[in-house]
Amino acid sequence: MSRFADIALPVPLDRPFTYAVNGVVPAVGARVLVPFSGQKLMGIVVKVHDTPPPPEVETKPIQQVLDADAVLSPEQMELAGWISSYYLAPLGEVLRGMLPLMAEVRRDITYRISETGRTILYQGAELGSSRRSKLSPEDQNREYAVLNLLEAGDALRPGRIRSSTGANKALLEGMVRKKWLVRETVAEQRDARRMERVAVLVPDARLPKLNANQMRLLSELAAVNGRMKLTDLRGLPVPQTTLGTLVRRGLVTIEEVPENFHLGAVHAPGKKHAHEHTLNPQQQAAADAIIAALDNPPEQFQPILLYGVTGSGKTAVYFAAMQAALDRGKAAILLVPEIGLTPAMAAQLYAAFGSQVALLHSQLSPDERAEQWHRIRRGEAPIVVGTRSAIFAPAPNLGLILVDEEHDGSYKQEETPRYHARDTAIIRARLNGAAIALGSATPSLESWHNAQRGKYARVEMPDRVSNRPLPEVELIDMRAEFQQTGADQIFSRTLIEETRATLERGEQVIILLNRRGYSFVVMCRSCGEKIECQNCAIAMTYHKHGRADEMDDHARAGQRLECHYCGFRRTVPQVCPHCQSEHLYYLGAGSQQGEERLAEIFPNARIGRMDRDTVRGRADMERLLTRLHSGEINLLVGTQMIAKGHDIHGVTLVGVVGADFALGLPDFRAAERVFQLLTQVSGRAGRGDKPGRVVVQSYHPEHYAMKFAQQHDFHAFVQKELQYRRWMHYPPFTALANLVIQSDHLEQAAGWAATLGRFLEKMSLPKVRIIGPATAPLSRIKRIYRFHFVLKSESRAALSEALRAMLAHAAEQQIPRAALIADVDAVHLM
DNA sequence: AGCACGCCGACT
DNA sequence: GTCGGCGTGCTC
Repeated sequence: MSRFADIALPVPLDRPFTYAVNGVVPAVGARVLVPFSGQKLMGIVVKVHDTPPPPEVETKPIQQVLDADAVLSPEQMELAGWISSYYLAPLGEVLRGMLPLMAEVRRDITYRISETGRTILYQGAELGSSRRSKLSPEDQNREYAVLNLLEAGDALRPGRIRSSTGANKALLEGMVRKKWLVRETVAEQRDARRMERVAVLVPDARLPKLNANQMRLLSELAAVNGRMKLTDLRGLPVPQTTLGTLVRRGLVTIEEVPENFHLGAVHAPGKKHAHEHTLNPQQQAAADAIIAALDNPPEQFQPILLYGVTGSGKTAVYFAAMQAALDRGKAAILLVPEIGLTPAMAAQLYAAFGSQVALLHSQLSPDERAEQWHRIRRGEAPIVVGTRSAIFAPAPNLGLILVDEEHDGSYKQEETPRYHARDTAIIRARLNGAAIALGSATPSLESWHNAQRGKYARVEMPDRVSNRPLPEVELIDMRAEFQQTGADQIFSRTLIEETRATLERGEQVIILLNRRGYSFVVMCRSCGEKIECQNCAIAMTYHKHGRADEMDDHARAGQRLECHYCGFRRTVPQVCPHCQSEHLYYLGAGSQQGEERLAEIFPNARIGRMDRDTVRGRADMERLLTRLHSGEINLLVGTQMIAKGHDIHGVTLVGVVGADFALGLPDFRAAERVFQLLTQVSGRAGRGDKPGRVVVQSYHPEHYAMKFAQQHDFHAFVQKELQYRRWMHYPPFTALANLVIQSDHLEQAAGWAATLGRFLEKMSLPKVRIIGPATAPLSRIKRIYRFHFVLKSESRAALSEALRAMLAHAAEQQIPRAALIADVDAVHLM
């Protein structure tokens, strides 16, 4: 019998900890509660064994085994292991990200009086309040009230203590520091499922005399086998009090049961389900390829890259493939980008798959997430659709994984564990023996390259549905525009005229202005300094109006500078903070200014704005889209949010302003990003019956990303871009990692970076190219100074080894682990 | 990451 | 002389 268990804990330490088995031997993959450094933590069992740890460690016993069986399957454990080793992240933190079941263990804090506390209480009663204390007399009184309350010896929760004494958490913590109280953490398991109340007809009850409403209610209940949810009962044309009367008379009882997942909306009968739409031959071929992989997994595991131009109908292909998985008794996961899970998409999914769908999006509460997790695990929801972390959905018998917009940057998690959901999906598909397809109109160069060398199969959908043409794209050279007009205008004459004509025809216009705020730089004409955030090395953005929902006096006054990295805000100075000059000027137009200008030019247009300032949640987005669909808005201006997947049929003109700004950034993916953005936003034009047009304003109209986007020529773009990447030894020809060294002291960060730099020089790794140490492009964020190395290698093993060696050396040099961020396959090198 | 322990300034 | 600020080091 195993006497020990290795537990992965959610702490930034790269190894598991060994605990003594206490009674039951837990299963590998089960959750346990263990004492750890004065805390109680939930961990996952990664191994049970009989090998005693070295004698110098004191092996503590497991406090509680939370699950009789594993909650994570062997495949999931293996996937976690892969992420941990590939992305150099502690296994415990990986597992924490995989399991949304933390909500089920409530970490309860209680306070209990100590001996010191008692002494204080008894002496204090005589001495009166201490004059020494810095606390206000009120707080001192509260402290005594707390001691009085706890005197009996019970451990109480902060909420309970507060309600009877008024002592807040800070005060209680202060008392703990003075050792008057001891804090205890108890973790207790609870059921995360929400409860719902059900009215139940009491069987064989003798019916007394009843009024019409009571009869009505009873017969309604009888008609549905005697059980009905209270929420449904409320919909009946019967007074609210009737139910209470029936309960009192013993004819109906109310039960509380765990809520079953149910759909808010009822199926619209007669409405054609998306997957019943007939696929055109090109869509059918794509679906067939995926279904073939589902039916006869090839000898050699092979993902499918589905390259389909915008408007080619990839969604219908996904639906057909998911239906095929269902028909074969298998589960499917569809990953979508952060804002890809639009209300329209959700409605389509419900229409097609009803209650077999589980939607996992960022706005679920921990309880809701846990609930969906259980549904999926029980096999009730074999169709899982969600963002990044949905790749960990515990779908039994997983047969198919689909990754929509596989190039999208939001698949990369920007905190530990820094995994890429698309790449994780591929590993998971291989582990589960599932088929996988990656879809995009602008595949990432990594995926395209993999397809070219036969690692992936490639399926193309080159035509739009119903043979709609791709929109005609006009490139406007803004340098020439400036020379001709002599004025620095946001919108070119062409874009204004096209917009006017489109609006006059009663059609809709979308204009992309890819920065939020009013002006993104405030600069001094006298000394040339930009106004930077005091916490970050970042120019502050000028916001002319506050967010509508937080209109404090300050915002109403309308003048504000905001840092888009740390959120710091300040008033707009009247004079330059450096030289006191009054000549401050505002550069670079954001969406707010765009909206204002458009309102001046088109006073009769019905303008809407879509950016993070106007769209905060799902509901805002939905409202805005509804207004757009109904035609209430005919001119929409916004940031890249508007480029993603919204299918608005009245839009025939798309304007693009300042999208080429990124081409000037020190980022090897800049061209790829610009091409993707242009292609995606152009795809918004002409989705209805009328053809679309796109007007792109650019200061780099000759750049190949602009040119090929204009010509809708993805093939030409990748060919050129791949050539550049090969020459420069960038992905996909090398594996790349970004290693950031950070500290709140500049000299310390620089010193550590230098230490690591010397180490790398001494190691002289022949297979790894190292750039750095250098100040990171974002050299200071939230008062933390940052340096970085970029590591590149044709051999992933060599890259990984170099990173590990660096981390090990950093540990030897007493550089804290938290000062290092290893970002494998970094998407941003910032 | 949290939490203990320990050394030092601030106030009585 | 105590209180409580935070810097250092460890966690099975």
